[in-house]
Amino acid sequence: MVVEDEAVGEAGVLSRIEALCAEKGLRMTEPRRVIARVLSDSEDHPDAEELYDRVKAIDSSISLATIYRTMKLFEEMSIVSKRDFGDGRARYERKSGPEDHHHHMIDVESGEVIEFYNQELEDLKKRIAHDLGFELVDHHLELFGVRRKKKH
Amino acid sequence: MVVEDEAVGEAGVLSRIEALCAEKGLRMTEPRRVIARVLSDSEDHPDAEELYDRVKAIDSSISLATIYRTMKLFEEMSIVSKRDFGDGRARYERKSGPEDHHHHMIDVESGEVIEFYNQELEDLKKRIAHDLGFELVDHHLELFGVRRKKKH
DNA sequence: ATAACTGCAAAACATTTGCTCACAC
DNA sequence: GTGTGAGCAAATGTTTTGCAGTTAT
Repeated sequence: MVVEDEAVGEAGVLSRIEALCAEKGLRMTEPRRVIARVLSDSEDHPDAEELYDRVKAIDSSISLATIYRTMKLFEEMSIVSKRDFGDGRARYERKSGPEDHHHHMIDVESGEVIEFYNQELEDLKKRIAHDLGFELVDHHLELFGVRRKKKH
Repeated sequence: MVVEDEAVGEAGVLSRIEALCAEKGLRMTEPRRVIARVLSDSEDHPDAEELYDRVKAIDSSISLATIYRTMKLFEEMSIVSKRDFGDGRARYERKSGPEDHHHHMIDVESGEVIEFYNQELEDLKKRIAHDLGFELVDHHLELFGVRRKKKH
């Protein structure tokens, strides 16, 4: 059932991408298919170079420029989110829908990234934006911390 | 009295920088003095190039490399905060103390930046980090939004 | 057919660094 | 005097782009 779930998930992502591309008059090409597959198989937050390596393992003819171009495209189509963890490069993560919205807690010592979701936080952010006279369209939130030492 | 406050404020910032430099065995040079002055006169969130322009207006011999080196130094000394508003470059803002901690609401249509502070948010972030087993050392939060249209 | 897409290499940016000289202490 | 800091220019790392050829529709 787990396998089935994953299979459905991938098919879902691919067909959603295909639908969105068609809708916008864009082509479903081999590079885009491969990149979409790599994204749906990735549970982490790869940067462009890491995506490039994973994509090359499947089709070595795909270029880094295409990774960047496709990430920009997928971002506009709300298929991926671009993240910034404070090192100089952009990270990308698949965005299946509003239901898997989350934030990141980054261990500044190990670089480890923990994802979390907090409804209270969501409500508060929306309220703050509203109070300032804004409709919230996006937000960045990253917490940086060190693992708390147990008191002996 | 407002004028007096500002005068005290600026002097405070400058001497604080000088004190911190001395404390760390660093030298108070002309470039550092000029950059400190520009920072304390800046109410906005300039990037390196903008700082460079403002600094050059006072002393044209100061180089961009020195802006970067000094920003890194001042960041380590907790004199400035480095911010990322999603365009590719770092922004800097003076940090007078923990009391003027705040976040940013960015108008995605005009690029306007509104600063805000919310105690509830501070508490919540600390609690989230704590629940995840972390001691919060830093955080990034930016809200992106569009001005809400009044319902006629 | 033909417009969108790609790879490649070069360009564009922001930022960092090596080197030599200058200056604060 | 001595080591820290500066300017300059070259290097770096990431992301973008021009161009000429390729491919999906």
